[in-house]
Amino acid sequence: MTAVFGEKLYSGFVMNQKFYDMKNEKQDRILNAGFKSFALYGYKNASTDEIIKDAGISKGLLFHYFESKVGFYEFSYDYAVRFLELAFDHFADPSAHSFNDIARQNLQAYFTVARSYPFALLLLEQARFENYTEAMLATEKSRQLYENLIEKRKALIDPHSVVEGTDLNMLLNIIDYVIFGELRRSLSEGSFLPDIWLAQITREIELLCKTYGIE
Amino acid sequence: MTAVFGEKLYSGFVMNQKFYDMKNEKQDRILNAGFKSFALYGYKNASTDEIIKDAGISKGLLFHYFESKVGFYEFSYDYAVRFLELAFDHFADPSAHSFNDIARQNLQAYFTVARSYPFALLLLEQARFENYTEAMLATEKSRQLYENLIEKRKALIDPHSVVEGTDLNMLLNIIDYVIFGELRRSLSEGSFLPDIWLAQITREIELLCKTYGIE
Amino acid sequence: MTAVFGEKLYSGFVMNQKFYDMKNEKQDRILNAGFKSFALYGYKNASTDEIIKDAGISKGLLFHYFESKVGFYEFSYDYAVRFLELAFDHFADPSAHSFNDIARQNLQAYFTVARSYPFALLLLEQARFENYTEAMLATEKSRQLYENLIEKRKALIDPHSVVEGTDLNMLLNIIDYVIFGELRRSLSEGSFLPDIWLAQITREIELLCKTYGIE
Amino acid sequence: MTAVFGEKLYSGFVMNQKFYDMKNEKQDRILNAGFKSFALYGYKNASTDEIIKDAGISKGLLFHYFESKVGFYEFSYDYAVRFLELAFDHFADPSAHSFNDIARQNLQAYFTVARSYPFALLLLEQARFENYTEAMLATEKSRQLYENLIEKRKALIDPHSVVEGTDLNMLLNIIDYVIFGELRRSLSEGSFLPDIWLAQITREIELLCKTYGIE
DNA sequence: TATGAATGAGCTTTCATTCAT
DNA sequence: CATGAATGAAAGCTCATTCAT
Repeated sequence: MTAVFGEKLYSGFVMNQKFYDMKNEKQDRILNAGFKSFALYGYKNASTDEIIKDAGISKGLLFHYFESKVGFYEFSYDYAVRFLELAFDHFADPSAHSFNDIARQNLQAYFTVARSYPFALLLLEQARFENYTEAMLATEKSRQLYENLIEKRKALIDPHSVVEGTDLNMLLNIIDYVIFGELRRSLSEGSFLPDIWLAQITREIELLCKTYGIE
Repeated sequence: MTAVFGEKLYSGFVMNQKFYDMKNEKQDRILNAGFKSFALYGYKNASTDEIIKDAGISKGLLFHYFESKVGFYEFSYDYAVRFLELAFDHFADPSAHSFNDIARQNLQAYFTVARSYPFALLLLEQARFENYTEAMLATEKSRQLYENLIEKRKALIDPHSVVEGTDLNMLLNIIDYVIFGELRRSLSEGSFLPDIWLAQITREIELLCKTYGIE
Repeated sequence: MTAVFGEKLYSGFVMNQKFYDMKNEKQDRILNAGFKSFALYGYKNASTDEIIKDAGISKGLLFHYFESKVGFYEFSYDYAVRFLELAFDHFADPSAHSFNDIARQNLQAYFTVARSYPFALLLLEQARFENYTEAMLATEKSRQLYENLIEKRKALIDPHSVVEGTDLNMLLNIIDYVIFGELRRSLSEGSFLPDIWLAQITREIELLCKTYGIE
Repeated sequence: MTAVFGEKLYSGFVMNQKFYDMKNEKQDRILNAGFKSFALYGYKNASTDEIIKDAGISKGLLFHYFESKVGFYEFSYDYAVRFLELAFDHFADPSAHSFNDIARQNLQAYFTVARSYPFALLLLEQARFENYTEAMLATEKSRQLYENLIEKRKALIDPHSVVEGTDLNMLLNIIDYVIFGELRRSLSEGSFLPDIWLAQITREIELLCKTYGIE
């Protein structure tokens, strides 16, 4: 794992101890390969061959660290959730409750995740539409965790910090669409650059907020 | 095809003439098997073995009617779209423009589709998240058709027929969520009954409308 | 069968009585379809679907007349041999023994066969290279018949009717090559016309004979 | 590869590197299985199941080394041609030009090939009659190579080394017939033994040569 | 730790043959 | 006599997983 949040993430994964004994750089290559294939193709269509090619490791090694494809899927998804959680925590400010503050913190967190793991956020989104039973079961708890995470973020916002009558839910949905839409587009095109993505969505969200009378 | 709309649907499928020469009951068994597997598992994960088992036909017969798995997928999806189109047309009333009228017609159309082909609507929804290239290409035109269909229905609604300030799009989204959410749930559980589903979503939508001041 | 040699051919095929009760034109369509597919693709690669399409009959009918694909192959091959035999007999002249006479009679016979059944001669040649056991076994006797036929024709030639020192066997081989080479070429190209083929090979053989001092 | 010619053959097959990393004994088992099935049954009729059974490997492994059945066919045929080429080169003697010398060298080369790969020569001969388009296209270049190889061997013979008036081509054809005829017979019967085959064809060719006044 | 050759159940698709009509 | 829908064994090929090195 990158050192962004120190070694905190480690504790959550007793099962995959071995994985963390690797060099961080290699860990990340493997994770990114998984994030990418699972996000783009879904669990079943993702091929272990492409994953190991992307990660630059051997077939055997993947199954040395993760006992099966579904095991790796579970690990990848869970890792993405927890990494996002850490990012949210990292930028959290207990005294901030306005829509603007929370939204800004969210952006910072997303940016942090996308910089280390470009496809991680996309996986979190795409997994909502996963339909392979085995994969759904394996990620059940982590998906719940993700949902709670998002709900908790929403709950932080003081409804009075936006113009009276604003549909907060809808506004947040639109913002999500902007964030993930731009991410998906640039990742598919192979043109993703974290800073440019951040600048782009910041601009779009600002425009959006202006429309809603938020500054 | 079911006799619901007479022989109208026929004309659209010149390519699969042979399929229409079968007894309707068998056609529907095959279609339903396809709708189910494709909707629940996506194109790639759907297995022809399960489809033919569900349809009660032999392996060879499926390929007698459709030249390939992707050909059958294309046919199934297209069939679902066109059947829904017919249903919309059937219940259309040129003089009706209020939110309530259009929504009620929509429900009647959905109900008609779901009664003949329980998984057809679910396929239309799930196909939005299809990520297997071959399958996406094969349904490109039909997916456009489906989108246009939905847009046309929305466009029929007179915005003044709802309380000032109501976000129509969001309201429609929520209603969709209710309709497809209940459908997915009961189909997954194997407990789907068209009439009960209709009653359930009607109740929920009515409640929803009351919240929005629509009666 | 064509009326070329009256009803003589009939007697040889007790097994396929039913086939001869069809109209001659239809018999010939079926035979030609078989000759073509078997000659061009060999036994195994020849597809019954293409055969019935060429013949303009249904799948069931083929298996009504011939109990299996290999049965039809056997029949086709045997028919070609016997038809050629009849043609040889038809043009035979007991008093003729010179190379020129026999070669001319051969040509007339080949022409007669090719006019009714363009691919029949090609089948006889190609079957030499058949390697599918079942097909080889089924045609064992007929292939022997064909060989004897050819040998008998060769034996008719008076060796003194050609210039001293001429290698008769080789000359006949070359002539065969010319005959079947031109046949194969034009049939493959779809440009076969019996009269043009006859004219072409006659010209070539004459040239050849001149080289050998035969006139 | 067998060590007969050291590692020379290797260089010609850049595409199938992986195959050459196997133990030679296994390589040869796979090659022999391919030579046998393709030679006896032709491309289409040859079954991968029989090939892997003969080779003692799994289905997956065949496709690990060769991307498709036709790819394996191409490789096998090409390998046979190049191996024969090496054998010709190995026994070549620049100073020898008499019919007897060249013929003897040919025999030695054929023997060398047949000892390592009994069915390889048969494949080279049978492939002349291959009629499956895909297989023909895949081996186009190698078949040209084979033809050139044979022509070059013929061209080496000094025409004056045989009795005046001898048809050299025909003589060589007959010899070929003897060589491949005996090979095919004993291989089909399952009784092939390289030494016995060599003895037999040597005897037959000697007799033949006597007939032609060659010693 | 790390490799990739090796496996075999599973996939989609083909095709000679059968049989109800 | 004639049809073509229907069958299912067998084909070529894929891919997650194992294991000797």
